[in-house]
Amino acid sequence: MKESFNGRVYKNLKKVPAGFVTTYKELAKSLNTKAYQAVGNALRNNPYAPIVPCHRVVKSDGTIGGFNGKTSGNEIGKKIKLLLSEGVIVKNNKIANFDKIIYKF
DNA sequence: AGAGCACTGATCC
DNA sequence: GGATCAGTGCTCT
Repeated sequence: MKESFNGRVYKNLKKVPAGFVTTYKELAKSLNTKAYQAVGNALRNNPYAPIVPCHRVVKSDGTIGGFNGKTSGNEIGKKIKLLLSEGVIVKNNKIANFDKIIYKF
């Protein structure tokens, strides 16, 4: 695939520093689109695998979203731990200090 | 061309 | 406060 909406998502997401998270809303908005699902959809395919910190993207409420056990397998739980390792406090599948680590474009 | 999706906002109970 | 409906744009089959 070439650069597309998908690539833009990947690029923007890569811009988010470790220890910070972003929301589908802000991300989609940054892409000049309202298709929040398209963002998640692009990440679901994740053609840019480990380069794209999909786990660093959460819902606008600060909830983790899908990568929590609803997706392919159980590797998702590891992502939560990775977030914790990065300094992101995740509590009950929600970002505890969400308001403080939310990265806005 | 058609269906699905890792969402969100609004509405209904 | 939680559950459901509708809308949205993009990717995959």
